[in-house]
Amino acid sequence: MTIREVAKRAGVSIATVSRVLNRSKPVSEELKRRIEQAVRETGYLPNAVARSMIQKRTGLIGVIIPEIANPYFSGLVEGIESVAHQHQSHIMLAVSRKDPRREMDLLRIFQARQMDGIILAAARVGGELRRVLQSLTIPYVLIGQRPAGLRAPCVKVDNRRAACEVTTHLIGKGHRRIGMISGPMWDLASGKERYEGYRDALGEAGWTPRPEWVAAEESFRLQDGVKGMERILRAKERPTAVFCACDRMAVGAIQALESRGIRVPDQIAVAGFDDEEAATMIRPRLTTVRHSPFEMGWKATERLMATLRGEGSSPDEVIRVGHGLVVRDSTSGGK
Amino acid sequence: MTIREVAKRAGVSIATVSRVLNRSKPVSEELKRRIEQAVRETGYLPNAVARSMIQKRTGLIGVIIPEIANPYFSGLVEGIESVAHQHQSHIMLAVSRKDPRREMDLLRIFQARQMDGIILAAARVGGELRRVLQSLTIPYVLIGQRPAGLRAPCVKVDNRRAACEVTTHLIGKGHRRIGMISGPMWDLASGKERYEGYRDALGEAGWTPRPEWVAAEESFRLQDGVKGMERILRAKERPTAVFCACDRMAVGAIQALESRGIRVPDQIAVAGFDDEEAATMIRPRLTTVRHSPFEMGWKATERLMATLRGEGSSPDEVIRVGHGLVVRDSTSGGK
DNA sequence: CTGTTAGCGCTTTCAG
DNA sequence: CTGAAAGCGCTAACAG
Repeated sequence: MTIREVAKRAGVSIATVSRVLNRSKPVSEELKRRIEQAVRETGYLPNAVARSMIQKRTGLIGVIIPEIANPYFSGLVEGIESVAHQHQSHIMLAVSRKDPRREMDLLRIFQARQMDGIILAAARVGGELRRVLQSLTIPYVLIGQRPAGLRAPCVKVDNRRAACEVTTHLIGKGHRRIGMISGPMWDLASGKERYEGYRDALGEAGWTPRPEWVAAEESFRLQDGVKGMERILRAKERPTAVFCACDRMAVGAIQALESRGIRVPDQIAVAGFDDEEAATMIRPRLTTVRHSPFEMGWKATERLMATLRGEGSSPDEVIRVGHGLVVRDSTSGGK
Repeated sequence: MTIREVAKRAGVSIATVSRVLNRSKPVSEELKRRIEQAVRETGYLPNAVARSMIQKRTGLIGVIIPEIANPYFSGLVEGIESVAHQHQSHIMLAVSRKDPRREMDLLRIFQARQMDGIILAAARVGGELRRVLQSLTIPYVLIGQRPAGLRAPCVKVDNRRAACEVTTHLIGKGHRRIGMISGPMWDLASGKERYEGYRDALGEAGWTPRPEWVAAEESFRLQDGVKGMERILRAKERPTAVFCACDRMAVGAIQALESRGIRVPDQIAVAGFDDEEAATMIRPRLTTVRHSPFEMGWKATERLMATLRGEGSSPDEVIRVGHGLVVRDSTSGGK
């Protein structure tokens, strides 16, 4: 089924069929009718690939994320898909598994496939990736972090400030010995930023982080939270509060405490980050930082679409999404 | 940057460049060298859209799911992506929001966009959708359910049998009054099947479901679990055990009980389905059915790839993925 | 308003 | 082994 057969069937030229299909130029009612009928009878569907080739626009936006089975990233994708849909675009989704090599490959593949734009939530951003990004000829938006020297819009939450707020909250509760369970410092950038916020807050109180109370685990999973807390509990003197880089780690941390019979928050208070669904499932309910991955995906895509429409932006624009401290039971009571 | 410029730069014809790029025919070392150098110097990337048009193969598989921020579907996507990647294919992801109208549109769009194949996890499958599916000219695999009369491979877990097993487990624990919190019966099919399994188990014991103990909520969210349990608690006589159609609903159910001071499992036992991460976060830990969305996505994609290779299958093949009862604290103790 | 024609960028015969 | 030429299916001038 090609446009040619439809044209033949309707007794017109392919150009006229194209005009009717795209409403690109006026066509007489009579021909329009015949063409529409032919389309209906044949069940003809225009080949979008051929169309893309001519129009130099695929209506596709490429999305690269480290993993998908993680509420943060699936929220992101949901936000992206939602806006893309409003703009009659579709998304090609690729998972990098945190492999910078694969991220670079994907950028090239997306370029070769003529994506209209790209949204990249990179795991880490090293020099190599930066170079690929610089040679990219299609517009892109970063999520979560932007490597130094790159001029592209970036959507992020203010991890540092938010982490500082949580930690300050703990200090306000009277805690003097505060630990942190963090992910790998080089990974996802947010890990590093959240650690810095923690350090800032301690600094404002005139303290510095105590190494035996800071557990930098290899990833951000629940299990890493368990390990992190176990590590911290081995210190001779224990902290009275622990801030975790994300909620799933906080859940792991609470489970580790539970299995040792240590009460939360009475003996050790715990705070998380992200306000995932898990935060209200766990007991005690988790004090955490709320922000919206959906909103991030949404804003990133809006920015991208604006760029595609030709609306410029200061090229090192940082689009911040809001956040807020949510105080629940895991840090309640005073110290 | 087109193949033409590379050819000019290397002083050869575009055909020869194409041969080198695709290793499709032998080319002399000398020309090969010159061409590779020209490619490197220009940073040329072949236009995949043009290539797809000729080869009638896009290397794209279309994926339609009802929502993404749900561990079941994100697991599915992860499995699909993983296998697609192994076959150097990519995925176009679209979210139907359970709207059958949108599902049909997406099928047409994917067909127009020349997807090599489609994987559809449909919300409900009514007559209209079936008609669209029947007129589809590209291979597709269904996940979760297949409407009657459709001849296409379908990957599913045996919801009915598994639900029967959980319920039988409850009966084995001595429960005589067993309720169920279910999602909408027409939605996602799994809702219906799980209810049927529950009914089967009761039937084997010689009972039938008591309407006041069966809450069919409007969706499968945590909040629906809360509402369902509240509804059931309004019955004059209360059940001693409640089976929930999914873990998030079970979590909601447990929270509803908790807020009324009803102890789980002593006063009311609760079981779920899916074995999400939440199942081990909640206290008491949830008895549930484990199965693997990842495996489903994976098997669906393998089947699709086999079809694309020309390997046929009995066209009404049902590919089952395993499941298993996981007994935890929420149903422990006897009645 | 309508048809003819020239490509989009690439692969693939078909001759050398 | 290499190049010229014919399209893939469609849109977009360009003439009528």
